[in-house]
Amino acid sequence: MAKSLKISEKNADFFEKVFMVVKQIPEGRVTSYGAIARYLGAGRSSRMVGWAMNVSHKQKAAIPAHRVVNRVGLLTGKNHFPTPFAMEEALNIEGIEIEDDQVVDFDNKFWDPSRELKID
DNA sequence: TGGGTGACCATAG
DNA sequence: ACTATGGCCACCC
Repeated sequence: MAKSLKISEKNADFFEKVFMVVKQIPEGRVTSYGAIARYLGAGRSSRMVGWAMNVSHKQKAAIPAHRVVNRVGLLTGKNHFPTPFAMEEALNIEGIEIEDDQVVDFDNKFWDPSRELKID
């Protein structure tokens, strides 16, 4: 279970970029940890993106972490939200249906930052 | 210092 | 199709 979750200065830069991308995710769309990692040039270190989400709750700016799922559209991070229902509900509000902890019509809702987001 | 863990992903058998 | 394994790299004990 997560406990202290402190951020080293070195990673702060990476986390910041992750948050930036996540904040750009349009409503009603979702993306995956790996997609973000690739977009940031982090290669296969998609776990770090997950870790970034883990610490995102302590950021001042609201991070729509509920729009980030794993590569098959599974809500793997739901257990890390305040309540296990928060993620699913937030997505539901945005018009994304969840069935058995999975995003319905994931392929259509998927938003690839490296393809649709241009670097500022 | 070193081993285990993790909101993951890709590849191999 | 499914399981196993390696890679990734920061964090914790």
